[in-house]
Amino acid sequence: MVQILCVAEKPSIAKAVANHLAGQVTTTSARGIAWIKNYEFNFNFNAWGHSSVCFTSVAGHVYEKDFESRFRDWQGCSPQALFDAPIVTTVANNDKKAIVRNIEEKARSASILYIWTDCDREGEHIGTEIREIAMKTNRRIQVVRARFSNIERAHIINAAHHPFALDERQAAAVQARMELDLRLGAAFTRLQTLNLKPIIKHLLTEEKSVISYGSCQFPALGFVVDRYFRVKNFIPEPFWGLRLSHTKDDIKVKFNWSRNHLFDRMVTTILFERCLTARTATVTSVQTKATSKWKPLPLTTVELQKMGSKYLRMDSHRVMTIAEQLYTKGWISYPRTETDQFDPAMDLRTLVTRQTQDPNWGLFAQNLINGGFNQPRSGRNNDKAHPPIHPVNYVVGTSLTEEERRVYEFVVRRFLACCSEDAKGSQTTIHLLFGSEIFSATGLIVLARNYLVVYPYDRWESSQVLPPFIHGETLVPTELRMEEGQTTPPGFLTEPELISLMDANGIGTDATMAEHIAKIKKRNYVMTQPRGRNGGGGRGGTGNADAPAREGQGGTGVQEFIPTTLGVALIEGYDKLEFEKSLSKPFLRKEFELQMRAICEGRSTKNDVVHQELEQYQEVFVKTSQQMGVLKAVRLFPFTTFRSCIRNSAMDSCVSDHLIEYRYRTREC
DNA sequence: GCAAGGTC
Repeated sequence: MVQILCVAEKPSIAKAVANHLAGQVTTTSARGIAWIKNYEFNFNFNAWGHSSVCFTSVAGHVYEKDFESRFRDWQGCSPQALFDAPIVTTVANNDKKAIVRNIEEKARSASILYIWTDCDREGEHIGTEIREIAMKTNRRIQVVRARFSNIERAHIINAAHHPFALDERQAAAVQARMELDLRLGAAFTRLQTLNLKPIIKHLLTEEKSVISYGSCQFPALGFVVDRYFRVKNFIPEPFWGLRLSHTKDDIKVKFNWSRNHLFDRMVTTILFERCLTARTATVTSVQTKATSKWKPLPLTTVELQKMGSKYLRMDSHRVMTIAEQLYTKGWISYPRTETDQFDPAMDLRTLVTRQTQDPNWGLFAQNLINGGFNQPRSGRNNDKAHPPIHPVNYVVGTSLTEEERRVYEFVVRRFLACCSEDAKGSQTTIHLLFGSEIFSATGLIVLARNYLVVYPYDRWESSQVLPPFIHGETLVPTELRMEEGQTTPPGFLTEPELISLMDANGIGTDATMAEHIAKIKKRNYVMTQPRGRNGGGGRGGTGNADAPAREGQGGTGVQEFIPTTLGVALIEGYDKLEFEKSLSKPFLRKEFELQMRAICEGRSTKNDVVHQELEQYQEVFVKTSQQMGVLKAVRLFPFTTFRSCIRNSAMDSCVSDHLIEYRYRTREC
């Protein structure tokens, strides 16, 4: 019988796939590491016939890269030496060593290595690591990989019968990423820390803290600082608008002006007077049409994190920690996914059925099973590695911690909403012609709440009922006023907004975005506060004069990010150095993303990309070292955070002025 | 003492 060694990226996949393939499984723990299991069974592969299989796993990357020991000592070399210091590959810890030993042993007797890592770039690279380990004890082992995007039985069995080759290019792209992140992260972190720490000790929270640079944490910080200055430098602009209301059948109907508002008082006044002169208005249209509010898309990691900070009173990092616990315990599916479409072959009804026993949403689930089920909408993303986040098994809320319960409830409700029907309503729009101006009023009647019943995170309410109007009817409006308002500044960046920005700019992956955010907090680059404190924002955009401030629906306390003195100084400092591409902006990372894609598509090679990128960054590094004085302007800041600067605008401008001035002359604040 | 990426 052919001996086949299968290796997955994570223990849960090994378990799930083995169970699909096997009739009977023998499970043992790998030597020296209890949580890595070896599943042994027989399977009849198309390619190799009846085979004896050992299915095991790694747990993410096995190897880590670091500099040769003499370059690990901060005093032992200049930070710039890290641009070409030799890099060694090591197995990080004892657990990983046990994982390596396990694969070495199992590979010895196998003739085929079948790799079951995730089908993404990192997964491809982990595949090459596994190959390397196996070939240490068995040079002639034949290596293939499985291509799969979910762990449905039929899909997995099909993948088992159709092996592919590892994608060397994707693995090479990851190698490039690793080398660049290591060299640049270490070099700039040491440069900043060694030069700046002595003069800004008072701004650091801990003695041993560092002033780190990372290709993800800096752009993330950049977004926070950028928004901070947009709020701070905002200049309100006055505008004028017309507000019309008419009372009919004892119902006061407010009409909106089709021009919304104008920034010219004179013009608004003229239009206002034209309306007054006209005296009567004519109903030009009354339209009633069916409308609907779409049910949400299947749940991705990014969306889970955003919703977590909006509705679950947890920051993104906390949400992920909790989601991982729920995943490990087997209640929800893998929580790190970019996919917002369910595979049509997936059996969703069974998953819905498992929720029918819940006292809160069980009835809703039962109704779906009794005929209300609708296939979920499909979004645009598919990472080909994982399905959208969904509940796998039912667990009663009382056996979870309070935080676990909230996240589980959200995942379940979201899933049930996806399998439900859009909410249906009827919307009536009335247009009035008054003088030369058009006004409109709309009324909404929600007819069927459908998915909203199980998904309280969305709001869609019937508006006030409109009195009947008839096309062509004339009327003398009860009231017409000209009102003045002004534009309002955006709010400080909230966590959902920050996550959206990182997502849109390719900063970090779904699995790491929350970590980068946590890191810039830990480094004391940013701090958070509940929205609404300290003025200056929270209204968003150029609102209407009397538009109510839309505080985070129901006051769930979304957090907003404010940069600290240190955070502002770093970003401002680099901006003042006037590189073509500032380290704080996402361009460099985005460009690097394109380079990685070029490697994957064979248009470029790992070595070319690494050399080219290192050269570019080294230029920035040298200029930064030469002009360290600009960054050292941090010294001019008083011992304070920028939050107090908001209250004291005089000091605030003093700080900014000095940063600009510092390049030309030295002055005390 | 540095990064970002996997995962437990």
